[in-house]
This record gives sequence, structure tokens and C-alpha cells, in this order.
Amino acid sequence: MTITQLKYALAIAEHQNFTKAAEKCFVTQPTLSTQIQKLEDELDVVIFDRGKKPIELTEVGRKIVFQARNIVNEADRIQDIVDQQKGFIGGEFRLGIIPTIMPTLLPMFLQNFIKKYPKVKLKIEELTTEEILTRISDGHLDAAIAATPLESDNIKERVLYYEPFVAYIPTNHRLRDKKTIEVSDLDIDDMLLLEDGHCFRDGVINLCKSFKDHIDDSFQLESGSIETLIKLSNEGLGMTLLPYLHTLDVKEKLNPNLRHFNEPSPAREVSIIYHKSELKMQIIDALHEVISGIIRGAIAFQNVEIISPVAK
Amino acid sequence: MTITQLKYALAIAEHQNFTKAAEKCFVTQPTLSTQIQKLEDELDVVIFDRGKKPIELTEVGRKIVFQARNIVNEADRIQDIVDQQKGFIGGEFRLGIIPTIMPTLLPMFLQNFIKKYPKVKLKIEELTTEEILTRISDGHLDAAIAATPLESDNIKERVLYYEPFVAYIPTNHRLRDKKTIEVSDLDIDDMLLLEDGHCFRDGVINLCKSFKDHIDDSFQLESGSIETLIKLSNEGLGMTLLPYLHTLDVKEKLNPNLRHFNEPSPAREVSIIYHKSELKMQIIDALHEVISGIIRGAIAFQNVEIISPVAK
DNA sequence: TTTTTACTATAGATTTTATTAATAGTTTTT
DNA sequence: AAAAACTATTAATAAAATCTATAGTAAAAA
Repeated sequence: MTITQLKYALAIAEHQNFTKAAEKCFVTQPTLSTQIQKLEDELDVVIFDRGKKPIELTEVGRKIVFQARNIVNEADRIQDIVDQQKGFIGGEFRLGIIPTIMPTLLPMFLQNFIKKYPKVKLKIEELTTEEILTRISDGHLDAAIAATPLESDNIKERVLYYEPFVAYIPTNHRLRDKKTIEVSDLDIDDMLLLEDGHCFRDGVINLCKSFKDHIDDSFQLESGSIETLIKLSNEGLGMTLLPYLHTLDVKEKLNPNLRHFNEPSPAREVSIIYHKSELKMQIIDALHEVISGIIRGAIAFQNVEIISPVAK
Repeated sequence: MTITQLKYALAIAEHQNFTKAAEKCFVTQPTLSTQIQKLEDELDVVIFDRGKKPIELTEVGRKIVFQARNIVNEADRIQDIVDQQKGFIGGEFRLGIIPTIMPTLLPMFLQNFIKKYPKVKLKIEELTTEEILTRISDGHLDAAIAATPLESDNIKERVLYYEPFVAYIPTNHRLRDKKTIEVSDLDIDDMLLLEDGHCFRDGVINLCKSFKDHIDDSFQLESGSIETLIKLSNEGLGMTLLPYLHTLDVKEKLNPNLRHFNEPSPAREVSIIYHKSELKMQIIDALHEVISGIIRGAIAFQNVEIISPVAK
């Protein structure tokens, strides 16, 4: 049994196809066929059920592949140890970011980060929290930036910053004349929300629920982006809430529409999250340092109350 | 990097000597030399400091070897998974047993176990609790039978049975006329103890301390075996305490010297302990099943109070 | 110091293993 | 029934692991 064979098995399990897996492993398909056969012979079990199309794992196969993942992960850490020793921070790093953080945070730190750590090849993907959790667990992402706390097994969180919610109130809205607003002023019924799947939507719902026991789930207006939310609001279709960093992007002439909450302001906790195995921890540390450094200049400390990003 | 190379590195780290390590790996010494060089070249770090005699690990080397241990352990579990699948219970299994359990428990279950699981090659060693903990941690033991709770990191415990303490009271002793005795009757000063390093000694001391705040540490009579303890007691040098299973061995004519405690009787908890990685868990399960089955017939259930085996 | 001892490293030959291109077999889809 | 989409097999080749023999080196003994 070799680490290479285990990597081949992982690739086949993932792609359910010898030919595709072979490509991903940069070898030919017969190599995989023979190496997997050798592995199966040595262990004297069948790992893949080639009878089914697409190929399936046998019951033992599933267990073996799960363990193979562990072994390969542990093996990868040897390189981590060496990198740490040499002070080398580099290599490919796959980072997931949720949609409501991506457009504002990314431009703030990216230049800075790649300048400071030019050897890190960042591969950034916009993903929902749910997708992120799956991909961190199965090793397809090295880390992600998301709203927390998530309290998910296998995943560790490290807070980057607290981002207050800011109300966006169009002209003629009932709250328009208030200089600052209260959570108790909010009414879910005239609130524009992001569509399902966004955790910022769940955060806003949790916030509104905190002052209203039961709310009906029949929201009328929903949107896929915060930009659209602002436009809909400008059309007089209701107020909305924005994460603080988004308000820095709001055009100057629309600034009068913004209302901050009285302290403690509701806020979301934004963290870098990663697998509990703490692989590539040097790069995670580096990201944490750069991002929280940048944010320190962008969000003044204030008294906040954290709103859970998880639908309840 | 191959699993084989990592195993070689582990062997060299353990024996601090290429030649000996090569023997243990059943290859020649040049094989180790070249393979370790290849590993060092690939990682571009020096793992072993060959300047020192005996050979030493470099700082990174230590970290790499530590991680290599993890990888090799995880790799070994593949065979575990396969064995489990096949219902195969076999292979070498290294079991440690503390001295005060070894002579009574071993003959009770050994025949039974090797009959039921003939493919398991049990290698049993008598070791102190301290030695056991080290060897389970470094992978030299697969499991051990010891008095618990130990609350040691990395190690899991699974209770086998509770073994009451029984007093052995020679003729002319002040407690001789009592039919049953109390913990409060005990006096550390006329108690014969095992010599230092035995956890049963520590258990007895903890028990006596429970009714006497401070005791001086100048015990006069100590012995290396419970057999000798009984003989010393017969000489009139004091009473002693025996683990219940030892009383089954006491010659019939000496039986009148035994006194049981009133319930709840002080007792030691005896467990099978193993590394938290749960390697070879099927064999551990098998041992647990056989031993607790045997004990069920030997120790009648009674109300006990567990005495810690750890010196405080 | 010199010699011996006890190692590890290196060289070259040999065996074993991994990989490939070409192609034969399957099974599924059309 | 034919085509498509796979995986398995074969035989050749490249790469590697391992061996024997021996050189090199540092500590221990004389």
C-alpha cells in the first residue's frame, strides 16, 4: 500500500470514473487500473464496484476511502511542517467566501495579501455557507470566510471582525426621520431580503424575530444581490439592511438613506473557518493577520450584539 | 515520500542507529541510508543529525518523525478496516498488565481467549502503570490492563470489573475478632505495603488517607509481591490488604485470616486501556468480552467505592 | 598517537515496481 | 445492431528499491 495508490483511490471515488481520475492524477488510465488492482489484491478486498455505472464504492471501499483521506491529509502535513520550518508561505490555497462578504472584503485585502505573500496561489470561490462546510470537510477548500458562529463539527473558527448591520431607509419610509434606529423599529413585513440560501438573509430574519415571536414566511420581495436590494428599496418597495462594509460602496448621493443602529448595534461575526486538522495553518494565520489588519482601519470598534447567521 | 520511507525514519529515530533499524525493518543498512537521503532530498530538510553519536533527530526531524508516526498509524488502520470487514480477529497484539493483576487475572482468561481467538498472537508483558502509559503513547503496546481511572490524555479506558479490597489480618492483630471491617479501622502504620511504583500501593495509601489527613511517608515494611506481603503478615508484622482475586489463591488454611469490608467496600476499578486512535479495536473488544465474561462468574456484584490508583 | 571498532555513505548490479501505448473486453446508450 | 464510453490486459520501458561489496568517518581502545 502506497500513498500514491491511496491518492488514486480518492480520485476515482471522487470522479466515479477511472479515466477522468487518471487525468486529474496526471497518469494514464491503465496506471490507475493496475494500481487499484494491486491495492485490492494486497488488502484482499474489492474497493470499487465496477459493475455499476457510474462506478460505486463497495461498503468496505467507502470505509477505506474515508481512511485514505485521513492518511493523505496527514501525509500532506509533512510538507506543512517543512514549510513552517523554512518560514515558507506558499503553494496553492483554496479559499471560499460567502456572497455577501465577497464583493466588499475581497478588494480590500487581496492586493495587499498577494503583495505580502506572492508565493501563495490563492484560488477564491464564491460559495454559500452550506457549500463551504461540505467542501472544507471533504478537503476541497483549505479555508473560507463566512458569518459565524456555525458550531459545526470538524471545523474551527477564528473571528476576523464584527460587521454592524446598517439600515437603508428610502424616502417616504416611516422610519425616514429617525437619526438612528432601534432593533424594535424593524418590521419583517416591509423588509427587503436576499433570496433563500444567503446566510445574511437568515441573520436579518433572526434579528426581526427577536422582537416578534412568530412571523409568516411569505416574504414578497427577494433579491440575489445587495446591489439589487438597494435599487428595489429606492423604488419605494421597503427598507433593507446592509452589512456595514457595503455602505462604504453606496453612492454618495444615496448616503442620506443610511441609518445606523443605536448601540449595541446588531452585527454579524465574520470569521475565517478551516478544517480542525489545521492543515496549511501558516497561510490561514497570514490571511487572518492581513484581513484583521485591514479591517481595523475600516470598522471602528463599537458595542455590538452578534446575530446568528443560521436559520432556526 | 512513501509510507515505507516514513517507517524507516521511525525505526531509525527509535534505535538511533541505521544498522539496527535496518535489521528491524528486514532490509540492509544501505537501503535505509539511501531511502532516508531520498526523503531528505525530496523535503529538502535534514531529518537526522549524523554528526552526533548516537544519531539524533534535528528539530524539524523530530516534528517530521512525530507526524510520520501519525501517518503510519492511520495507514495501519486500513488493515484494521479490512480485518473488521472479514470478521478476522488476528495478528500480533501487545498487551501490558500491571504486576498486581497479572498473576491472578491472566490464568483466568488466557486459555479461554486463545481458544476463542486462535489467530491472535498475544504478547503479554508485566509493566507498571507508568511504563504502560509511555508504551501505549509511543505505539509499543496495543493495549493494557491496569487500575483506573488514570485520566491520561491520548488514552481511553474501558472498565472490565471492580475488584474489592480484602483485609488480611493475622492472628493476634487488634482487628482479628471483627467479622467484617470498616475503612475507618485501617491504620497506615500497621499496614504492610507493596514497594514504590505499584499502583496498588498508592490505592491503599489513598484509602488510609481518606480517614487520616496527614500520614508520614516512612513506612517500614514493604515488599515487591503480594505473596510476600501475606508471608510477612503471617510473621505478625502487621495486616495488609489484598485485591479480591488474590484471595481466591490464598491457601485454605489461611482463609480464616481474610476479612471483607462492609459495603460499600473499597475497590479498585480495573480497565482495559488503549490509545485514543482505537487501533486494533476488534481485538480490544474481544479481550473485553472474554475478560468481563470470566469475571462475571468470579466477582459477585456488590456495592463498591472506587479508590484512585494514582499517588496524590 | 595509532589502531581498532562501530558505524554510515557510496557504487554498481539486480530485482522489483510503476508507467505507458496499444488494444482487447465490457457494458450502456443510441 | 452499432456506436460510444468505459475498464482490463499485454508487453515494453522507465523508474525505483534493494542488494552486495566496499569506501569513508568518527569515536573508542590500545
